[in-house]
Amino acid sequence: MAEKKVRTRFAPSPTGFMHVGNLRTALYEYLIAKSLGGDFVLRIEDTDQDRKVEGAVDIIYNTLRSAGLAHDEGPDVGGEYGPYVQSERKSIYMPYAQRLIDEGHAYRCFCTKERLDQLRADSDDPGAGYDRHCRDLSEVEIQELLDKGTPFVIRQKMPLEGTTTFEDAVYGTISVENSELQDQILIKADGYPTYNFANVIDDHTMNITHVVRGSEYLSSTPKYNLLYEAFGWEIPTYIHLPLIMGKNDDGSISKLSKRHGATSFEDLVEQGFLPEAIINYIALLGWAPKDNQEMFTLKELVENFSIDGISKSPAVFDYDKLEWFNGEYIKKMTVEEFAAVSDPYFTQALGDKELDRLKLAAILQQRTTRLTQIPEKIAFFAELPDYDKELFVNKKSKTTLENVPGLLSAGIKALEELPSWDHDSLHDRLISLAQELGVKNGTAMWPVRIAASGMTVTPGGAIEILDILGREESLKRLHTGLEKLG
RNA sequence: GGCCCGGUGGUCAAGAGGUUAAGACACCGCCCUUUCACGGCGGUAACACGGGUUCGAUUCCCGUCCGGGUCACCA
Repeated sequence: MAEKKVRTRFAPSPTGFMHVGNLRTALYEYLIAKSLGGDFVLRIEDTDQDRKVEGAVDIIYNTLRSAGLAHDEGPDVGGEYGPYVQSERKSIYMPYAQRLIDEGHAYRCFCTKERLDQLRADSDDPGAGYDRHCRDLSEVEIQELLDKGTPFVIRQKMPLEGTTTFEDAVYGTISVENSELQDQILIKADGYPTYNFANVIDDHTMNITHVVRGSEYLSSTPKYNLLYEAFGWEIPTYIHLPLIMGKNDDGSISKLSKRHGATSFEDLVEQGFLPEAIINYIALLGWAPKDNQEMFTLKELVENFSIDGISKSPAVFDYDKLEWFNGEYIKKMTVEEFAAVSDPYFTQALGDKELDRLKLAAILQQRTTRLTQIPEKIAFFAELPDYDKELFVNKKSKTTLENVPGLLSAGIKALEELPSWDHDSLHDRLISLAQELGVKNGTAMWPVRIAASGMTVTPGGAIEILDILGREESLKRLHTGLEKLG
């Protein structure tokens, strides 16, 4: 028998944002499919009508696109296993549920939500579940309730004894007592299937070979297995992924969620992280390559990915490391590319002030780890900040309030006489000035840079700043500095 | 609480029955340098604990502890 073509699926709920945990699941699903020559399918799980969010599906499309995770099939691109939106598949599920009822693997439950709530309220056991009240209703009773039009859900009839065992590609063999399993709801009162049911039906009918999902589903997998068995269907390869955790204020950790700050792809992008860096970082959260490589393009990930490199233990999301990756990706760009992604931030800081943005990009590129750092780093170009003359004093550069006025006026004089105002001319003149004065380069440069920027820390040195500022503005600022000292 | 999973430096992690227990981030120091960065060099820091098995366990087994997940008409 020929190997079945590998098919994975990303099945998000349209919640309005893409949590990094979900993104990472999508990434691994993509990598598993692509590294095995298979297909990556997108399916929208929108069976919860109360949770519908406008525009949420577009966010999913946009995220996958900017992350580079192109799906082979999905609501937008089509495919032979459609529809790919669960709400459009509603009619598919009921016949399967009916079959389960007919064969004794499921039953109708007429209990009201209120009764269920009461059940929980009356119990002091947090693990207490449904009491299986309707599991053994007689045909007559059922027919009566049906005739009266009593609303019902369909529940899975779990075996009362024995154990269920399944294999997971990363966690190995897992067994649980069937007595632990709840008679979970398959079809809700509104006729929609629950995730638990739709998932199994869809994965099977869409020919999904590798079911990849977060390890929070590990404990419900036996129930899915029982469903596959009831239908007599081939059980897919299960691949459960370790959870991504966040650090809480009190130092404890828990499943990464909104209270941990920026946890969605959109949040991260908004904070100045590049999609490529985000992907590279999360690829390594829960998976490690055979060698020590850290920088991976998506293509390289496909080439290197293997299921046995997936780890079992939860991983804490580390913003510092992400930021390091981001800095690496920024440094790898050409200046033009960096200038392009930085442009909105330049505009934010500069307004309509005309400055050479390519030159700005050049001095910023090596010292930017997040795009959002850019505006504050270059704000002084737009407007000279009000600074204290103490800034002129720097021990390492050997500048004091006594020698700075002399150094600065010598600098002004030299620069005023400079025939052409460009990087090389500025450089040569300032260096020779230091020699003429018999001081270290730093001693001559410090006062100039401070006067030009009003900042002790700046992207670029005195020369770059003067060059970008231009002659007129530079000289004006240097004179301002001199006045401040006088 | 029941059940399930996990436990190598602060974080991500490699590793293997015998190793000086990799590497990366972060942190510290030095060098480079017109500031800060970048870059280079170096450093601090780990096998949760207790029993076994074994000539030898951080690695295999059991227990304990700790951490996480899960017990919805949410996914």
